[in-house]
Amino acid sequence: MSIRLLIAEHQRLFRQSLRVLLARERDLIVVAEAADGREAFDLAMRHKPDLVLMDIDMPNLDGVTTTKLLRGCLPNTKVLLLAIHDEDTRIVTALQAGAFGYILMNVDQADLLHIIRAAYQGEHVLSPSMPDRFARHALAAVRQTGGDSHTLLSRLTDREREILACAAAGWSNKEISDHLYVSVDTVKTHLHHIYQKLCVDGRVEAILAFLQTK
Amino acid sequence: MSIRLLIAEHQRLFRQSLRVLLARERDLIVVAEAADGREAFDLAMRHKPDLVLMDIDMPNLDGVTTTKLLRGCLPNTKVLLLAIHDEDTRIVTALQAGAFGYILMNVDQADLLHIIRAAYQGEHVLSPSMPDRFARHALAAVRQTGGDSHTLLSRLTDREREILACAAAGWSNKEISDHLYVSVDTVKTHLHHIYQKLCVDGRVEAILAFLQTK
DNA sequence: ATTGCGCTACACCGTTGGGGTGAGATGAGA
DNA sequence: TCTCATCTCACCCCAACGGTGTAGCGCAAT
Repeated sequence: MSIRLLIAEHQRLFRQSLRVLLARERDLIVVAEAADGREAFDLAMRHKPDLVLMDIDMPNLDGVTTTKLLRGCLPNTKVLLLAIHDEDTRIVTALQAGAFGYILMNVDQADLLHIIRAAYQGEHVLSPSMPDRFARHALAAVRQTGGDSHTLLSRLTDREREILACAAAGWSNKEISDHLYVSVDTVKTHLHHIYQKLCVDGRVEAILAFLQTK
Repeated sequence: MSIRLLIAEHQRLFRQSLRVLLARERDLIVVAEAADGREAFDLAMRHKPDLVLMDIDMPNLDGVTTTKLLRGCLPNTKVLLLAIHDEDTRIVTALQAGAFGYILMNVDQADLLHIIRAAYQGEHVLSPSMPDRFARHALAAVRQTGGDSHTLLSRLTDREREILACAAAGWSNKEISDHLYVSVDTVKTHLHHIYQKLCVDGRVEAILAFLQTK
């Protein structure tokens, strides 16, 4: 069984090189490339990859936010974030947001492949060379995420979380209904329930609540 | 000249204690207390304090997001964030978001007063006892913020930034117009310009763009 | 078998938001 | 002085959104 990958990286050359590198492996299939967060979300929604390899530093939608959105829509898709600096504090934030792991840019290609395969199997293999202090935070974050805390969002059904994530991505009700193959009315019904459950008043407040969950 | 303060802290007892502590000082005036981020934003918009003392960990709107909103609406109001842990990575994020400084909860009251007064004068005095690695990040973040980078947001006028921040706080056009004492049509006109300048399609995308600026 | 939940869909209706256009007031700067 | 940017307001039109209620279907728990 092969691993279906989505690459999200805004540097075109790096993105394409990465694709070539990964595509050489028999068990890896790169289903799509995205140049920014918005495109990554769109393509992920369309292809539902097993794994998303995502640059943490992207235009339109940053890696952390995109990770949150994907976690809401595709709980089975794991996100591995690419970070340049080993002390980027966003790594911790991202792991809290539901990223499955992170990879430092200066990782060896063999290690990269190892991390990807391990992640697919459900193993958390963090990039080495991360300073101790960060590593502790990171691991704590990952463990925490495993124990799915009781946030307001946990009151939502899977479908509702999915729709809320789409709304948070900036999609209109019509766009959501098109992508999820339901009617606009259904989307509205779900949103109505979401507003009630989150005790918020309207779309924007619901989105804020969604984006602020750790 | 006295310093007008807003306290935003969700622990009621701590908030009130803090108020008493600060109110004893002749040069400090606590203009309001807020129990969460949303209230902090509302009250700050009403009172326009010189300084906001804000818990980084609040419901409804977290400290970092609230800081971003306040930066957009009240450029002259400085935000000092209260953090419990000296290794909270959100501190760095917050400083990048435009917080003027941070204060660790275990700070001495004399130091707190010193930091407040120094901040009012425009001096960056960070809480001591922060690990070196974080301190470096923090200082870099502060310095970076000083040099107002060329983000998309810099294309907006002050008024437009203000209105966008209000929208990002979840306010409707009517609510924005009420708070800023203009007509709803004016708000709509500004938003229209904002969408064009940011090259986005609609309110939610504009808000996302706003919230993702560092 | 009955109950409950989640997902779906539809109708009605009022409010809000967005696009387009125009235009007056102000203040800074060439 | 004239120009330009900014802020403000108004009007129209239409699409989108929000609130409420109703209802059928499938599924799992009891």
